[in-house]
Amino acid sequence: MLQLEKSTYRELNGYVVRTVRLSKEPFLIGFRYDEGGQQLQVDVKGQVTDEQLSEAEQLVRHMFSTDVDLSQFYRHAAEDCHLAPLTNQFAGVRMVRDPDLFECLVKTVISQQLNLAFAGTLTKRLIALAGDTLEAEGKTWRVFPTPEQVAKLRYEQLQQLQFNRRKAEYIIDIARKIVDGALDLDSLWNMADEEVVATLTRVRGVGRWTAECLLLFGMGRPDLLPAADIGLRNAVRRVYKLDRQPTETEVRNIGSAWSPWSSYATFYLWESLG
DNA sequence: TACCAGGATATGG
DNA sequence: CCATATCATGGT
Repeated sequence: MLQLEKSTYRELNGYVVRTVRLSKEPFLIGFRYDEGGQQLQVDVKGQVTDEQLSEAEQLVRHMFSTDVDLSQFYRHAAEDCHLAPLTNQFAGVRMVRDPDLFECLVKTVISQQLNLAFAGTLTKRLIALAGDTLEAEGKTWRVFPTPEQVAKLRYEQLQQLQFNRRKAEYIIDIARKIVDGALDLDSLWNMADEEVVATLTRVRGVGRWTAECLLLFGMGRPDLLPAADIGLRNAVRRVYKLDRQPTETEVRNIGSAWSPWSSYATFYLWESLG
């Protein structure tokens, strides 16, 4: 359970915690693996209904993709002498997905072209500006803003947080499209990968890379290969011992052997960057 | 100091 | 259609 974004996740009493919405209502939830490392334990702070508790458990299973059989990925990766060592090094590591597609999309747009540290700073500032607060465990927690909350912002407010003008427009306009019904993220669940890419890249500010990140980190699709990604290309260069950064096409060629586990191969390669 | 970051778009040839 | 400039700022 590594590589969790600092902008979103905290450590508390042996649990990893973050805020989520259960039936639209913000809660703090904690999760951890039991001693055997098998069972994922979920703890919802505060008063919850049985329904919300079961919603939380379902959400956390989704976030940690507990239904994915890693051993099948490892068996597949074993045939690739460069990829195989990573599956030993990071054995048991699962992709961590966002619990919410809007959150995932916005965070991905924020991180376009920026180093991850600065992207995390901007994300925290957006949350502080527009998100709800939640009192739990004697502390004040921030909740990622809803599309409605982001839609109400003015571009200048994000510029003041050091978003560039265009990125401020992308994020606020996406939120407004969702609020007025022009963009329905929930409908993406019924689409094939390429259909999702086609739908999302019609939105200003969303290119192929961003759509692929949503498929990966929002929807948990198993066979995504964001071949143009700089981080992935750097990782492929190192792991496959190339003398220069591979092109998108070269990554696609190397990665064609990863199918149907491209997402996990990509994730483990990203992990290898540290 | 210059150049790159887990890009996307606007503009000009 | 392809090449280049632009963006804000932190890291190297």
